[in-house]
Amino acid sequence: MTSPLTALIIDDEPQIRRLLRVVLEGEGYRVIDADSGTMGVQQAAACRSDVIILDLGLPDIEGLEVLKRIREWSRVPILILSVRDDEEDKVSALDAGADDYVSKPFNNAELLARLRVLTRRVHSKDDALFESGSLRIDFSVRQVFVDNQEIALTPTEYTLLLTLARNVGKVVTHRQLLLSVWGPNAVEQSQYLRVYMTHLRTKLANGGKTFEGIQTETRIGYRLLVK
Amino acid sequence: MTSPLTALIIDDEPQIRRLLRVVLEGEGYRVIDADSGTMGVQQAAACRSDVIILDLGLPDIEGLEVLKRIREWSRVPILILSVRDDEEDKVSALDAGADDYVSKPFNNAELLARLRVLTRRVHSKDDALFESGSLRIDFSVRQVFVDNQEIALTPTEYTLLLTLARNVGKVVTHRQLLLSVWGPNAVEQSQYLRVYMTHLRTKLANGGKTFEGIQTETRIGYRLLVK
DNA sequence: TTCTTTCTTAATGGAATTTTAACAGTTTCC
DNA sequence: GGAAACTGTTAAAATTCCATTAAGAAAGAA
Repeated sequence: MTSPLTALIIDDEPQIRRLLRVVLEGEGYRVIDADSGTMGVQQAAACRSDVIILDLGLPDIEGLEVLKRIREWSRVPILILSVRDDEEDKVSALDAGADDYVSKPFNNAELLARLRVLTRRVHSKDDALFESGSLRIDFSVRQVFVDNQEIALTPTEYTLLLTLARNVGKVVTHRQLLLSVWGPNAVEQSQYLRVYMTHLRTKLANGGKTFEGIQTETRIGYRLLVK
Repeated sequence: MTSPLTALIIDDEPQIRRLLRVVLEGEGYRVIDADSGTMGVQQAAACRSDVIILDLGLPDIEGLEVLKRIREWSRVPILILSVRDDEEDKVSALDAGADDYVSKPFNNAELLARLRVLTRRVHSKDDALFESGSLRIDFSVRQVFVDNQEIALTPTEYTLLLTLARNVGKVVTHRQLLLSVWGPNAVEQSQYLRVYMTHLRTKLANGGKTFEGIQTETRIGYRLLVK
């Protein structure tokens, strides 16, 4: 049995939240909700949901702004809900990083089907494998191997390695890493990075020699080397 | 320049095909079309398009059947077009592997935006590359090469070279360089420039001879030569 | 609860980078 | 030609940043 998917609902109308919660929980989702944009961004960082349903008409922040803030550090699938059926709104939301756009009132079955599309990737073994040199990561089962030997990583260590692997070859800035691993409240804590880079390098070490695949770019960030 | 994305249109109505072709080619897509399900499946296999637009109302095979046959071997993003706005149709198409579902008549801008969502991953290879003589800079991964040999630069050195490269061929004044590398508080510190130009010329040197590509314009600034 | 694992924080030494300074070489222009 | 202003080179000082270790706090499991 696979662990249940988590959905984050960001909507200020209580009855919509209730409705969505019932519908989603009926499908086996674990549901978290937020009634404002500010809370939504925070929750997105905290709960690491598998999909986000975002209402554009929020009281405090523009829905588009919420979308952009989450997209600064996360690529979680986001489905937009909106009372407005305006084409321009759709285009700007989709181009700002949304993955789908559904107008209210919506049909439950269609919404669920669209959510299944968005979460299909997570379950599928799509690009579920990363390989570079002696390092192998199987994203679908969260396993990491060095020379076919499994390495046990803590959640934080795994997320950090994942972020590097998704950008293999590229420099990932301190800010990007902190955002995607520890969330927006930790972008200044570069000490976390140093500690965890040491952990990773130690755990990924093979035999006597330490792992060379993570390159430090002083003052900028880190880079996972292609080999 | 990134290579154009290819879109495959599977639709039996000639005027829809024409319309889509015009709209898509206007966006820079390379367009291939098929007027039946059989042809569509064949073309999908042959042309390896980056996205498929599939009409559900085809004369020979059920649209859903076409979808399933393509999904047997391909994960290419598929957007369904349909005159029927029926919820059950949407759900079954999405669950059969479609990535999005748009009802006719459709809005061009929205359709294009939804296609951009589907092709975002593919299209996101930002090949920001600078090349001049033996010097090559890959901005997306922050790497500098001379004769295919990577050169390790410090952040300051890199930013300085970047500024020169963005204005290749043109003289960049002392003030401009200081401003963009060291910030507004350092516009008088032209000593910094001298020191770092030496660093750059040394590091970019190839074999015995020093790097000739940075030209001094006495009393004015520096210029990266086009070669 | 108690035990275990994981995360956070602090302290240290060492490494890399930036800044400063001194001097040598060049160009400009009278 | 020669003085003044500018540029190039080098090296050491100062600063900032990084790796590592360890210990206490928090979270989770038994």
